[in-house]
Amino acid sequence: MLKPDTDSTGPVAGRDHSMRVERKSLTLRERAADVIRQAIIDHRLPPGKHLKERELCEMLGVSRTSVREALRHLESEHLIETVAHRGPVVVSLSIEDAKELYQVRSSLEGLAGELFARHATDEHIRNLRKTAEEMADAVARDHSEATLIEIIERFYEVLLDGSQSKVCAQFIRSLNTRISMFRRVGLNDAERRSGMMNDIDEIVRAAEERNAGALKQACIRHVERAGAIVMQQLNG
Amino acid sequence: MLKPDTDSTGPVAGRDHSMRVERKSLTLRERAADVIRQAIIDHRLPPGKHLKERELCEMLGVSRTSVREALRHLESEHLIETVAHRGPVVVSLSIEDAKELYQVRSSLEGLAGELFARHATDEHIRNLRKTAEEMADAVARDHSEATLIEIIERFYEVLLDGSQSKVCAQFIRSLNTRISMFRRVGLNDAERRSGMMNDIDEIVRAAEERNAGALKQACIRHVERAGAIVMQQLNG
DNA sequence: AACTCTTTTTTGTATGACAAACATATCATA
DNA sequence: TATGATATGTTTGTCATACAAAAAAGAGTT
Repeated sequence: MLKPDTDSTGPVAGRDHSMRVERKSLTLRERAADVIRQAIIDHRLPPGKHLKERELCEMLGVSRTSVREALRHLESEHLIETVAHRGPVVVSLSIEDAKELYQVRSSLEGLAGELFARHATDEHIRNLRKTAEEMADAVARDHSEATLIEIIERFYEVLLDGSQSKVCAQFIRSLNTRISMFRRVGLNDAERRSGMMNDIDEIVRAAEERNAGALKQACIRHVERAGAIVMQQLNG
Repeated sequence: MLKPDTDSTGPVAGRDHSMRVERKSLTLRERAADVIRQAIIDHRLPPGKHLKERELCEMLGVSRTSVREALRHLESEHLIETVAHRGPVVVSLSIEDAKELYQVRSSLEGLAGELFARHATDEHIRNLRKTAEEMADAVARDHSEATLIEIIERFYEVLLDGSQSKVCAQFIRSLNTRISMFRRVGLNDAERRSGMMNDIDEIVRAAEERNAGALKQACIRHVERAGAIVMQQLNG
């Protein structure tokens, strides 16, 4: 049931340094979309599940109007597929899809890296290192996968923020939403964690040198490796 | 006013060799979205224009329900921006946006090229050449910009089709929709047309050699040049 | 011109309605 | 039994209507 508007969905603390007042009283339909999206991402609404409007209405406590508008949104995010007169179905991703998603992500993150090297402020670079260190720390202390993922997400936000390309960031975020449908697998054994820290280290170093070519390659390789791990899990 | 359902939006002839029955009776909201999208692309609804729901309803002859669902779709395509309680506004693209869009497109089309070289069938390659020849022909006979654009679009469709990556194709199409908001400029003088034909030629040749690296670079360069032209127009 | 108050417009959301498409259960027949 | 036809119930697609809250536009005052 959606609560009035607790503004719990506010901007992530301390990332936006501008003075703009966040006009963020999300509409009901947006919050509905958020809730459904999250449910899809963590498989509470599993792939292939046929979503019925009435059920969603009850589940969310909002009217069909809002639910349907939310569904249109998720539809263009490719999280659901709608067949006329049959209603929306949670997408199921094939191995082939996973491969394609990672290929595209790799390409785009290469671009993001390149742009970061060229456009990021010194503060962005410091932030990148700081977040990388938090990550190393979390790995060293053997924190949970969830914690790690949260830090990784912050790392990417710094990267995207510093690359100063709204368009690039939009696309990568959209990709990541889709990818997170099967990213649940991957970061539990020590070897992989240290492999990842290697990648991250490479990225931070290239960033500090502002070496666009190197950073681009580091980002590409990082995604390729992450993709390879996921593909392996999906196959095995 | 939207007419019943003429199915004029059928599948492009002879590209799908599978036996699936195309289940394609578009819903009203989808057709509404199509009409609005096209109006935005060719500036009949100019950038910055504040869209009022009632006006759209009358203009399209459909109910608010359908219009609003269509708007949600255009919203996630980044063709309009909605501020709560103010309604949707047609996006206006800054020069910076244009630059970013072309950068991303360049990166993605590089990927598409690479994948084409690796995955396309021989028929795809033949089609690519055939379309390129039509293009050369249209240039030689000095056809209209509209004709040329139509052929170029077909060329891209072949490229995307052959690259066999649904995801990549989705993203590039989405980009192109946005870009076409200012692509109206660009292909009228002879020098540019011959420049473009050079690019195309390079692409076709690399494709025929199935040289992934070369094709990737050719695609990247092509988009970069196209972008440079647009940027020039926007600046001057 | 700048400010406040009022009126009008527009959006966000809910509800009820109904035809058409779909799914399911029921029954008839080869 | 398997097949096909029919009736029944669901769900979607679309519309109309309603109303509170937000925003815009006007009106009047200082």
